[in-house]
Amino acid sequence: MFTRRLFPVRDYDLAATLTSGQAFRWCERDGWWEGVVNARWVRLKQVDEGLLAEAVEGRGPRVDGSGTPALDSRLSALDHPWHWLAHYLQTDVDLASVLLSFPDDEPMRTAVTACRGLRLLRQEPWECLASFILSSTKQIVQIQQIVALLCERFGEPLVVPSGHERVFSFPTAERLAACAESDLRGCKMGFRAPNLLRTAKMIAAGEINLQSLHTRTVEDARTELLKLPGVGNKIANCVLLFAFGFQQAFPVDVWVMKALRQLYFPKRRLSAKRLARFTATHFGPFAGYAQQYLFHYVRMKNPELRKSGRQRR
DNA sequence: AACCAGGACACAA
DNA sequence: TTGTGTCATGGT
Repeated sequence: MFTRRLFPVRDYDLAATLTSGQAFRWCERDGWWEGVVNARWVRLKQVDEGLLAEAVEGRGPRVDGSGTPALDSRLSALDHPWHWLAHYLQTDVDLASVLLSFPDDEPMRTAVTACRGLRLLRQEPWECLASFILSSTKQIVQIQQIVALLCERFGEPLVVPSGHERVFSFPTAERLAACAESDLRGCKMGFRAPNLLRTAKMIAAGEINLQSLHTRTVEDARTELLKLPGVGNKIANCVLLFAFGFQQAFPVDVWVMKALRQLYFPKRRLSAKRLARFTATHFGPFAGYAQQYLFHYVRMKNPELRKSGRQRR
């Protein structure tokens, strides 16, 4: 019914990674993290030797569309049946060399020490884009709720091992484009509904081809993403970093802003523009990774959030 | 019960 | 260029 696989990897804090505000569909159930990757039910567990994964054999029913898996995962699917998951989890990334590339300053040392094992995922572009359009001025808990509703109502049911709660694929752009704005508002996304709807229509119509952004430069890809309604600099950078793997992309939200002001410039009050220029040069080739460490660090320092996103070894 | 949340956008000054 | 109001919802 389902198969099992061990990914031998060191320095991988699964809980921190899955709860650090990159992806919004993972939930913990009796010691496992259950989610959906590449339109398949999957669950993960941290063990001493690495990461343990269980997934259903074969793909669930899935209407193809902008949610098409990345080209590389299609080509190698035959040779490496688990490549889609290794790619999502980025288990082959040498974290040590990423950490070595960070600036050797006090804030980064603290963040890296506090969040050891935190990783960046490599998500499907459409799901990532749509999720972050829904993310604006929303707490991570609420984003999870909205995305869950959206999948329940407009996603396709997936094959799940018996005894497990049923799950759904993330709805394609085509499916959402066929919705009325009121359908989307029904998922409690409020003023984000028209943005998601218009973006879904543009993607479905082929006005912007997400897959083609893989071969563009960061600047080109960002320019394309910024054409979509509801996508500004912050959300564009999230998609560039979390879905397309542009490691220079540096999303600045309220938490990262807090981190930059408090940790780097506690004295002077710098404008958002100057801070953006600082982030572009100071954090090196893996700035996006550094950003995730700062984000998770300042968030976990907040006592109210510590229980939901607590990191564990 | 206020305050705030992985913002974007139109508009004013 | 930088500041302000607006949008919708609910967690803490």
